[in-house]
Order: sequence, then structure tokens, then C-alpha cells
Amino acid sequence: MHDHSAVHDHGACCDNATDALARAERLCAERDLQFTRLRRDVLEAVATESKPLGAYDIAERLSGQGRRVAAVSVYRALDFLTENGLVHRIASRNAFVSCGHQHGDGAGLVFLICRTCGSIDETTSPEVDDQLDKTLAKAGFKPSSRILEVEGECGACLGHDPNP
Amino acid sequence: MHDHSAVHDHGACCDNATDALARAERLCAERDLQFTRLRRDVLEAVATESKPLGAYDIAERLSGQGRRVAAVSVYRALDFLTENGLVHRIASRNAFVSCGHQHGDGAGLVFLICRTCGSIDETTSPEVDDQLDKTLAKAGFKPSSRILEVEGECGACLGHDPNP
DNA sequence: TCTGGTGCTGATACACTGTAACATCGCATC
DNA sequence: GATGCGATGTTACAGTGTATCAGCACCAGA
Repeated sequence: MHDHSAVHDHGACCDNATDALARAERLCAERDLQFTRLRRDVLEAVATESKPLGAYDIAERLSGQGRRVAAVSVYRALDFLTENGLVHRIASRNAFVSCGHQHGDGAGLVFLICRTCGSIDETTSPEVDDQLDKTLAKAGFKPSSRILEVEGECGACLGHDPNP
Repeated sequence: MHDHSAVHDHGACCDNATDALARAERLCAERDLQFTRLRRDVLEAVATESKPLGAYDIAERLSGQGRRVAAVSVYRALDFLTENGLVHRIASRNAFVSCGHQHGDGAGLVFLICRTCGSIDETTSPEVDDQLDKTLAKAGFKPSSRILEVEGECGACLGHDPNP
């Protein structure tokens, strides 16, 4: 689980996971939703990893010692978690990451995917959103959702890279 | 791309296809690449359809009357076409559309995916790119490629819609 | 002409991703 | 207890994408 290899400092992973779980628990209580064991475990698996995980990766991690979690169950849990903004799907990777922010309902996210270390960071940019809205309005297009994923090299890897 | 005014006039799609084929032929001649029958047929299939096509859809269309085109061949042709900017992959749909622009090497595209009619339009927005570059610079991230796909309702469908 | 190399295609197999359909279980409510 | 509902388990299957090897056309060079 924790192969914290030099590059990416993830002492934060554990905090990340506990934060995410706490936030999920609170949110489910507010909305009167069930935060079941499976959903908890799936969220924990995703949150303890800075890289995006595939549904089958998650199923494999949760299986073992008498427990068998089928991929289809993982998909259902992921559907629940994404619908409630606790997990995001990375379309370009067919994989999932836990949400690191408490942003208002998943709008306007930008995902930064590092080619070198595979980690994913998540930011928002109101300026990009504004410009995008203008562009869409000019095209007569009414948006309902969007994905914006950037691949490249993250700051940490650039720092280690001899030839940036 | 052409202006899909009013309903969705598909007289224009044929022109779209012939345009795309002509452009491909020219580009391959310039770069000294082979524009083979399979590549031509795959591009034609994608270009005559305003909706995104899956690789298996394309394989099915090209097969028949003694010819059998396996999906793996289609994938190879699609790889070639996307590398040369003649076709774009829509990550959120696992599907492909032909490129409607002669933009400089596929940078900065925005895909507008209509939920109602399924068509895909393609635009560019230097303003969005500028803001995105600033955001990435602030985050210390060096981008090498990006995808930006917006789902919603296109102008044509909004025009028909009683409640826009 | 032969020979070897290169690039494209055909074909099979396989891994990965995602969904449909049905059975079961736990739990709350009546 | 009976009923209904949501979550999970299970199996099967469809869709997406890659690996690998073999054959074929074509060109360059001996």
C-alpha cells in the first residue's frame, strides 16, 4: 500500500484517507445516505493511493483472507461515491481518485496527471471556467458537465529531473 | 467543422468526408506517409458520421461482402490517424471523431458533445488556453497534452427544445 | 536476380473495462 | 410475521484495447 518512494511525499496519504472518510461520513449523515462497509473500504482504498486505481485493482485489494469483492460491487460503490462527489473518475485512464477538496459539487475541476510518477493532483480555476463559459456561450452550447485533464510532469518530478 | 444549423443537415457530412480525405492525402504526401486503403476507409467511416464511432463500430461497417476487418486493424489505423491529427479520440466516450479543423497539431481543442443528438463539435479557445497555462504554471506543472470535453446541449437541439 | 529489411495487414488470443439480470440478505415499517 | 426497499453477491456477457506471430508488398543494395 505505502510504497512512498522518495519522489512524492505521502506522509499525507494517511491523513488524506482519514480526512476523506470523515468527510464521507459527515456527508452521508447529512443526506441520509448509507455509508456501508463496502463503500467505506472502496473509498479508503482510493484515498490511500495518490495514483488512480482501476475498479479491478480495488476489487483485488479488498479481496483476500476469506473475503471476495467482485468488480461489479466495486463499480456500484464507485457510482455512489462519484455521484456524491467523494471520488472522481479520470476518463483518460479509466480509473478513479478520491476527491481532495471540499468544492461545491464537483464543478470546474482540473486534474493534473503526472507522466513520471503517476500521481494525480486536483485544482480549480475560476478564470478557466469563465473563459470556457464565454466560449461555450459564443458557440450556442449549453454545458451540463465537463472534464478537463492535463497530462505532463508535476513539480516534484520536475525538481528531480536533471533536464527539465 | 461545418455549421450544424437548424436540424442537422447531413448533406454537409459528405463534403466533410471528402474534405477530410483530401486533407489526409495531402498531409501524407507531405510527410511521406502511406495513406493506405484501410486508413482511408477508416477515416472515411469516421468522417461521414457526426457522432463518435467506436473501433468495433468501424470494423463492422468496413466488414461485409467478403471483406473482414478486425478491430485490431482498425485500432492500428486509428493510431496512425490520431498521431497525425486527422482523427481525435473522445476519452469520455471511448470513441473517435474526424478532425474538422486544420489547426496546428491538435493543441487546445475543446469538444462539445451534445447529449440530445449525440453530435460532436470541435472548437478552439486561445483565452481558455491562456488561463489554463497560467493555472498550470502556478501549480508548477509542465503540461504536455490535455483533454477538454464538455457535455451538454448543442445550439441546434436547444432551438428545438420547448424548454431551454 | 536474389536477399534482406521495413512497414502494413491478417489472425488469434487474451487482458481489461463495464453492464445486465437475478438471487439473497438486512433492515425498517406496518 | 409480512412486506418493501436498498445494498450486496453471483454469474454471465458485452465492449474496449493490447500482445504476438505470420504473411505480404515494396524498396534498397549486393
